[in-house]
Amino acid sequence: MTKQLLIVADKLKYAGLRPTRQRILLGSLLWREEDRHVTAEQLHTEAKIAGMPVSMATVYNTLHQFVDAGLLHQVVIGGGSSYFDTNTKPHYHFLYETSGELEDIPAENVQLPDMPMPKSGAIQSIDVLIKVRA
Amino acid sequence: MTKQLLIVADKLKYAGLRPTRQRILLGSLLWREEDRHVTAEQLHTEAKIAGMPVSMATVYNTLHQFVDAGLLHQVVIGGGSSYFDTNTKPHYHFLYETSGELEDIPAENVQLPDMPMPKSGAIQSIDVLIKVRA
DNA sequence: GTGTTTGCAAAGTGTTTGCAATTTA
DNA sequence: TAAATTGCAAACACTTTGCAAACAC
Repeated sequence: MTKQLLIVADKLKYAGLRPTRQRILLGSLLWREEDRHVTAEQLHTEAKIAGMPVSMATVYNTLHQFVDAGLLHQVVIGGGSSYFDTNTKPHYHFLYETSGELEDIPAENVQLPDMPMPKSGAIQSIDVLIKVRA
Repeated sequence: MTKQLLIVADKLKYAGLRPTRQRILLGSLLWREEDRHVTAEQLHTEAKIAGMPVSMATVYNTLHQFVDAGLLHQVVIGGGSSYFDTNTKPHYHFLYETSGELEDIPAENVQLPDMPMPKSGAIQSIDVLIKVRA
């Protein structure tokens, strides 16, 4: 196993996830560069291209496990689909409606001052999605 | 036709939509009170209860026409579904994950200072969705 | 009348589930 | 070996579409 894959395996173990072949592969694809925005379908294709196909069900299971473990952030867009974002720090997005492309907005550029409190429960995530039409 | 329905009919005409029986009914259900958050399914049910059933296809078509005409705002949530919000002024939402309920956040409580510009195109909408877990 | 709108049923999209076979610790 | 994970195929929720009949102007 290469050094890169060992780092992913450790990351998974640290998050309480068994470092299976599929999880290590998907993790190494996701985290091979910074700030990736990937759909389940794209990741499925990348795995196939890499010569290690993973079933769609496992792609979805794995992505959700990564989200639950805080290793990934899910951005729900229209049309019933989601992007999975490797940047888990607070930051928001432009969604270009014509291309479907998602672009980061640096965190220092967006703030929510005077945040009201919900009537009950704890804030779990704040999603800011700015739709842009060409 | 009652005064209320005539107002809806005018609103539709003004937006360039023919005031058909179905559009007037759905409009009058939507706008019968302020700041409603309704799903397509709910509106379909309300029409049935009102004794004037409208097909699901027409509910969807109509909601999208209202959104395109700026009479309604669409809030995409997870699970592939949407709320349709009669409040078209800038304001954001709490989404209570356990109940699925959507709650308004008054506009004066949320601001996005130093808004960056998209690399191309015009901003079409800004959605702020704060997920709350009980 | 003519173009628009409706309703039905079928198809579509992205996602989730049940469960037997496989893999991991 | 015991528990967790995978992959397949079927099911799913929500939404959209094609097209003939009905409607609005």
